[in-house]
Amino acid sequence: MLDSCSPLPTNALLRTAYNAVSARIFAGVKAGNAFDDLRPAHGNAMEQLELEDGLRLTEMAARAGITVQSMGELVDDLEAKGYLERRPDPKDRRAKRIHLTKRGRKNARIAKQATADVEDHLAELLGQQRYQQLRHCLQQIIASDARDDEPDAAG
Amino acid sequence: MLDSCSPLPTNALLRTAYNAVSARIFAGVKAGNAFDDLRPAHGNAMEQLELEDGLRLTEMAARAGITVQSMGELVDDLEAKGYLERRPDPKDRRAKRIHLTKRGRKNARIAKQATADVEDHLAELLGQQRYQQLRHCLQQIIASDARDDEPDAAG
DNA sequence: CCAGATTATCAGGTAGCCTGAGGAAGTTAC
DNA sequence: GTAACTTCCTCAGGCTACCTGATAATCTGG
Repeated sequence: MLDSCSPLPTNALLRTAYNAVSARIFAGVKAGNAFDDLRPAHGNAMEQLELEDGLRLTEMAARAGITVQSMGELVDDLEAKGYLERRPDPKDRRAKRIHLTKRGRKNARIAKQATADVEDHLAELLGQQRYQQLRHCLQQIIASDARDDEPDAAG
Repeated sequence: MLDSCSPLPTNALLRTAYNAVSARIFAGVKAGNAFDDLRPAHGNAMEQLELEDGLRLTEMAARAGITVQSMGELVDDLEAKGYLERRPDPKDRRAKRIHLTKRGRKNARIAKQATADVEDHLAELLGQQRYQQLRHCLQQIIASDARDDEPDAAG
């Protein structure tokens, strides 16, 4: 009913495609896990800890590009649900190190797998070559924008 | 700082690219207009009315894929700011027709132009062929997902 | 010890969505 | 013509995922 009236701007295509892909990943997590007390926003925190356990809140917030307070909320939530725990940093008594629990590690592994599965799905759907080209185009768009924002973001 | 540690999932690329493109469109609108009392979410309502003036709230919500109540809030906001107005439908006294004001029409025109400019920018950045392929891939992803959701969505 | 930065937390706010309830007006069946 | 259902809109309240501001505890440097 919607898409037959006018060509959608690329903008809208990106948004819709993102929603579709995200939903698919999220469904994969739930299917492999039945943990339906987690929401997409939690994924960011979980992923980071899987890559590097024992991070500080500040560090996690910086990596995710959100405020310390926002990340604090996510971590509160995840802690209450048993996915991770705060432990005092022995070397800095201001800080707390955030660690995955066993339950959290299991979930993180499943999430990673679900993401990988969806990547495979996309590669099959589009074919390897188009899939890689899609990724390349997206990266180009992102890079072009970053260049506009901060012309001397030396990396 | 983030993107140098591991290949981002396509998921994340889509999200970031969407944000980049949206921000660019939005910046274009503001540059041509200096109406900074509008936020991205309002764009959806405005675009629709530019294509077809005098729509009903219900219709607009359906097209945007959000609830009537949510669209109602956007319309409230836009009406308060003078971009559009509700007029009673003479043929159906339950309904109200939503019309762009002069100010609203001006804004909608600028928004449309900004969107078109960004499409041009993308086409230049990627080249016509890749640009078209990108759009095609995104549409394929979206279509694939829709098929999963509602296998017999007869149109 | 004091100044200033850093780490985390508490309190409160906003945008953009949502569900639920309900009134007014149109439509259909009898 | 009236009861029953549907459609269109609005009001009230709630949720997620963010935000800013303020504050307490701790570390670092002079």
